[in-house]
Amino acid sequence: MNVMNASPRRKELTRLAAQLFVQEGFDRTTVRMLAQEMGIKSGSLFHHFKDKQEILAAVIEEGTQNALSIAKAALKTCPDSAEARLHAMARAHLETLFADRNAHVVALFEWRRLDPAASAHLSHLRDAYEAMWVDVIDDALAAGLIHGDRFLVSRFILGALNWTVRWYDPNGSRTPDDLADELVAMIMSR
Amino acid sequence: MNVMNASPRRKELTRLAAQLFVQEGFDRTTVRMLAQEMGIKSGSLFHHFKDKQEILAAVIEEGTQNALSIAKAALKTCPDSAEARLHAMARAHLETLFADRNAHVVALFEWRRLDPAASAHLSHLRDAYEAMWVDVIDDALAAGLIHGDRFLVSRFILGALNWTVRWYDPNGSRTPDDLADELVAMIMSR
DNA sequence: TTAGTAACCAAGCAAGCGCTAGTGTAAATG
DNA sequence: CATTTACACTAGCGCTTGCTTGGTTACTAA
Repeated sequence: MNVMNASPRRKELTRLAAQLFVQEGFDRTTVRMLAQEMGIKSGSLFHHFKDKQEILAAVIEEGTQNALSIAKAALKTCPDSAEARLHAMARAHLETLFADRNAHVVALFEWRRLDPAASAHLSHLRDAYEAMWVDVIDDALAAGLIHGDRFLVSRFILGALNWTVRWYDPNGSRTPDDLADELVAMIMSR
Repeated sequence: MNVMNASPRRKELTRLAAQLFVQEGFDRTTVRMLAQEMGIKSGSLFHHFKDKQEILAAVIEEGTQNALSIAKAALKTCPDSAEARLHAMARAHLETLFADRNAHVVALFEWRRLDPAASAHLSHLRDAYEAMWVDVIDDALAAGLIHGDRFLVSRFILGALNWTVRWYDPNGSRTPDDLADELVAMIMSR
């Protein structure tokens, strides 16, 4: 087995696993299905991953790391106003949501399948990401851009954004940036 | 077997099944777990339901029917203004979401596990419910209460509302009505 | 040449799965 | 009284599951 390394092979296998987990759900995806998709036999899978759980954790970690670095980059390169930061954060969220769609869908809807150890580790990553959101929303509230309870407002916004994976069609006429702009426009007091 | 009847016994079993499906997820809930929770042996389960799939369909149908009748009642008894109807619809949505929380969580997150026949049948119910929403939102747009694309606005609102099942604590200080009011306030142009 | 290592495979185990067959029993129905 | 219906039981079939075992191959480096 290949403890905790990030070999290119393992990365590719993780990407394929994410796709299958989205298509079938984690529980219905068998190690034999995973192996076939990867072009190997089911036994060989356990050379790369300790067990099925570890594949799930790898998928979610990958997605969450990407979300973090995309959000950081977006905030670094955007104007320093509350409004620009709110826009940037919403755009970054949708950008990573659809660039790494499979990984994020798994993170959003299969999180409960993580064993406690993996869940604890990944919770820290997710908390770091959500802290960035709360920060931006606090600024927007202080600047009078939006009104309401900071806790409820951030939950509503993240809910509206995360739910897009259930209906958004990347091949349609709207870009993720369009969605972000429309959402921010909807909640901003004018 | 007890084809398609709604005996009180079957209703109670459906309620217990919903709870287990939420706790464990549909795939990880075995017929033996279901039977134990119901105080019978696993074989006896198939006297009440044709197969495991039918239990899932029964859970989702129950929840969706309740949502429909609660929303209809809310719109019938509320003042006939666009604003009052929007409020009523949001409140009704959260009311049924937490009154029949288990059934709705299953409907939201285990829908894919339905076989095509059951899915087709239940889709009609769900579409009827969503049509009520679109109607109310069109009125709100026409009245100038909110602005934006009718499709996007309704998706964002339903996303924000549905996502509450992931974070809302019924034992906290906020009532579902508080949430509904805060969400409507957030999206209304003032 | 030799040694080490990453990648893979064929075979299969133990456990658990949904579901069926056949039976028993008590109450309701003719 | 005879029959049907509703509900529960026991026993287990046939199959799939995640994972293990014991070994082979290809490549790299000393």
